[in-house]
Amino acid sequence: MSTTTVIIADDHPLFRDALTHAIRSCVDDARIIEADSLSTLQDAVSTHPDADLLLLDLNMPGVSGFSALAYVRQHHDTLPTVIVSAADDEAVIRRALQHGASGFISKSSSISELESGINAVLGGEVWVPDGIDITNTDIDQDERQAAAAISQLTPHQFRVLMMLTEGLLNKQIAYQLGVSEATIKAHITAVFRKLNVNNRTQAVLAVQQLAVTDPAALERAPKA
Amino acid sequence: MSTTTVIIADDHPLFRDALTHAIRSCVDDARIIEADSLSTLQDAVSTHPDADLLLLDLNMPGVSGFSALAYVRQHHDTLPTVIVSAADDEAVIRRALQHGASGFISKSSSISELESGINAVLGGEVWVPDGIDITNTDIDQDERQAAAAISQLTPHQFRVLMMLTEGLLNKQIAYQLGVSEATIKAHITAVFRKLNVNNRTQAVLAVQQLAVTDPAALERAPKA
DNA sequence: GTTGCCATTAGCCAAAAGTCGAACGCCAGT
DNA sequence: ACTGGCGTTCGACTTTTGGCTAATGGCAAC
Repeated sequence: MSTTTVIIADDHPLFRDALTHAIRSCVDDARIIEADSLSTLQDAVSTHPDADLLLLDLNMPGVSGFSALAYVRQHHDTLPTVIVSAADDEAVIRRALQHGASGFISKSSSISELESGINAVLGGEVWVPDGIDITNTDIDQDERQAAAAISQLTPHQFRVLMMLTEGLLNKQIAYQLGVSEATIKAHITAVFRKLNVNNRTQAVLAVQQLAVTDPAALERAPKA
Repeated sequence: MSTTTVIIADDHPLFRDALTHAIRSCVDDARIIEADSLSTLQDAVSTHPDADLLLLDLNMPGVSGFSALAYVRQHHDTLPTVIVSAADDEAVIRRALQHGASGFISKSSSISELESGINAVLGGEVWVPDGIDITNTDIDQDERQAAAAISQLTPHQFRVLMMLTEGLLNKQIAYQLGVSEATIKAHITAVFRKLNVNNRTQAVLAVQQLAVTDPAALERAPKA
């Protein structure tokens, strides 16, 4: 392949810029695809199945925790995905790798660290921040099950589930997606079956198993 | 006061025993009240408003994260409460103190550490594990709001909310509490108003802001 | 080209969820 | 002793949810 294609999924424009610059200084003929929401992310990965790398933010609006990672990994198993997050907890990093991430880049990294990481993962390596031990890699069984179930969802089903877990009514989801409420109900019924639950509250709980708690607290902490 | 009263809330009998022994070796005339569930905890704190200390496990079945702490602190503001948890993350400890805990004791503490901690908090001090920095103490605004709202709930409302966040149906909650479904609905409506939400999905999300993620992962990690 | 899966929609129905008003008891303040 | 507020309880009513069947069109695999 001649050009390198990288998808950047992050809702913060400034951070997308920073990542873009870092990538361009690693490979000069890089094609950058940007996504700032779940729908644009789904568009990006499905219209660019040939991409070489996905940089995925953990805190995308409308996507909870590792669910997007589980989903993307299942649907595009050849696309190396690196989690980019402010929550650079060791536990979070381990979970990311367990869910199929090819690496983890902390948002508090320096430019040179960023570039090292990008180079490493473009070269096919697994990259994690310095000093992180990734030998102990077994995650919670319930969490693994939840991820497996969620990764089986179709694009629409996944999107509906994410909106459901925002507390929206069927009617609201239907309106936002521009389809009828009957369609949403059909999707939700299918989601319930795949998640093995019978109501939306339990669906929310299943998704929450992939949550990352209190990212804001971690964004304040690193200066310590 | 002549005798010292301590309430121990933990669902694990062996750990309650260990805590009991540790307390008795600190003060010999201690009166120990045990609780192993939310209802017995509520009983304990309301029938012993004069207690000197509450040792509260973070992983009580049927109580999610810091919600029990927020609730107890509001309803019994003179009762010093210490969180006892296996998740001895620095972020978790900070959040505990922010929600009004008088200290934090790690479940992986040695016996002597346990006793030091108990002595300290019985003496009115704030006690946290060695090496934890508690100067940086501002927590997430949404989390604080959620805690404030939850702490305004009445005992019944709180209990119903916790059962709701387990994914139970109104009917199931009603049966378990021995009242009619109409009563549960009334409670839930009151809860919605106080939490400023319109349906149970949003209520679950509000409560989840006080969650502690993946305690199981933290129980596996410390051997590293 | 047929078979299967996905998305879409409708219509129906039972169950669950949620709101309202009303009754009762309790407790604090006057 | 009276009164106002709050918590608990409950039944009646409306809305939402969820399960079911069935039909359509698109798209990809075989």
